[in-house]
Amino acid sequence: MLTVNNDFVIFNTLSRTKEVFKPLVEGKVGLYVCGPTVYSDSHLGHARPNITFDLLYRYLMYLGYKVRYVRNITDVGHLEDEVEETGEDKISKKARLEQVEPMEVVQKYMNSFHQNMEQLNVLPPSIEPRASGHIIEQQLMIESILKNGYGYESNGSVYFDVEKFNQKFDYGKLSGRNLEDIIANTRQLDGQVEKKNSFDFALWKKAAPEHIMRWPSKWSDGFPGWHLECSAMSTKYLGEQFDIHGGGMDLTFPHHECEIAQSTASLGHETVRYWMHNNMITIDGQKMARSLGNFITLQELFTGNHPILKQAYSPMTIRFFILQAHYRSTIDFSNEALQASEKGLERLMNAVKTLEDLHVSEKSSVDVASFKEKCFDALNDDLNSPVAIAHLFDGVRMINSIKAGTEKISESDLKVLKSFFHTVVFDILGLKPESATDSGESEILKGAVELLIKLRNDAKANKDWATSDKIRNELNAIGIEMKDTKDGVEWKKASPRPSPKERE
RNA sequence: GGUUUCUUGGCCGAGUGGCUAGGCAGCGGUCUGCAAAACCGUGUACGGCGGUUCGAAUCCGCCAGAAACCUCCA
Repeated sequence: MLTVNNDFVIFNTLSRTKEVFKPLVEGKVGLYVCGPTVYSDSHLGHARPNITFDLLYRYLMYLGYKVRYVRNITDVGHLEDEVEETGEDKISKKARLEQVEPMEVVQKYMNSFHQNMEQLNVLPPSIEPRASGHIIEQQLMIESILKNGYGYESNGSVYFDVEKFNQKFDYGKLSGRNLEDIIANTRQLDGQVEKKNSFDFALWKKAAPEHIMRWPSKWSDGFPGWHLECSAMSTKYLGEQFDIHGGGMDLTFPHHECEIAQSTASLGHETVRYWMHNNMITIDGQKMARSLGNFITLQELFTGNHPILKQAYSPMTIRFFILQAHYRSTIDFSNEALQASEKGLERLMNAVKTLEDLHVSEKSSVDVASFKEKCFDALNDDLNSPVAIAHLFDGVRMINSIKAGTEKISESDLKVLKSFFHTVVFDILGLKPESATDSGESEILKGAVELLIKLRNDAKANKDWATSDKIRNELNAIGIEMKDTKDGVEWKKASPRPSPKERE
């Protein structure tokens, strides 16, 4: 059994085991993660890998590594159906439907993706290369694959010769399959006359006359195959060998398998040392996917504007929800689960606030050091954020007990506890306090609500419960929640909920 | 059909040979004019049937159910 002390251990899909992470270059980490194809609004599914690898990025930085984090934007070459020759580029299709330029589609959805990521407090990567900006690099890679004999040209398109590659290397090693199985189980479809074998994949596609996104090449006016961009751009920015490649589990085959094949075919060796894959988000036990018609966009989640949503969920609630499951497990979406996360997060954040006004004692009755250690042990063990969070809740109880006076903490321990909480909650888990009153009208709203609170306090002082309750109830009805605490009245805007009409 | 994985208390989710994660809900209590909120306390659950073992939710086998990949997907 693997014991975790100070080593950071991650699960490598390639070996199917947890391995101690050792970077190629001392003190530095090269990290590549597959980014989105920007042809529509980003959805709940996009939150998972981006938050997972944001956690990894943050944790590596916490460990003191200088990290170069590359996450691409796919803005060309991702076909609607890779197998059918009739497959249309996703972005071209959207552009045709919306009657705009493909690059307008790209810009629009890239912008909204960036906005959503910022809302989720996902740090921007160090480099965010776009496939369309690296056509030359991709063409050069095709040339070297051809030169090494692992590709062939056919009617202006270039395909990767999987069978040839498999004679010398192992096609299928990442996804755990072998070519014989793939041959036995691949659908034979019409219209594949260009390819030697159905499992060969495109490196360069000759563009049909109506295809808008096209670049000149020695083979044809066309565009690069989807898998190629990641091989070309990861090598360009991280070198011929780099530390970690991440992405969603659904990309393992064929996308990442093809990446390995391309890089190996052109360079003669593999580039990636650790492959990491996050699991999927499910809805009612089924993967969320556009094709299944059960996807929810992030914008819909944040506003609550979707038939299956009982309320809006804040970006931090989504983030916390995702962090409460291990990244290699599926996580099942439901209103109940999201509401549980919302409340749990609030409890955690309140404790962080409480940390600021704890009274110190001469000696501690709590064990801050061992609590801290347990938390980092969990993170070191393949980024086990749910266990780390479970320990944080032990810390919450600790903080509340100190506040209540049933436990004591020394000044030095409190200092440690505070900095620990801030580091883990804000820097590593990437959570941030959310205030419901930061909109433009907040100053006016604030003044009005505080006036009403004053009136209510007067009524309370006069034991005029009818008036005081009326103010409370009516504010409540318009979505302002009040709490009578020892330190006075606190209030906040409740999470926006769709009106009953909208919910129908 | 092939490959792989999963099945944990009302819900979500960790763990993975003995030391009963955690959150939410529920229940009890503290607080409060009342309420809400908050806080404190509280739950021995691991699909079924066999086997291995001193001991299994954890390992093995079979059965049942579900999912993912094999086709675009995060």
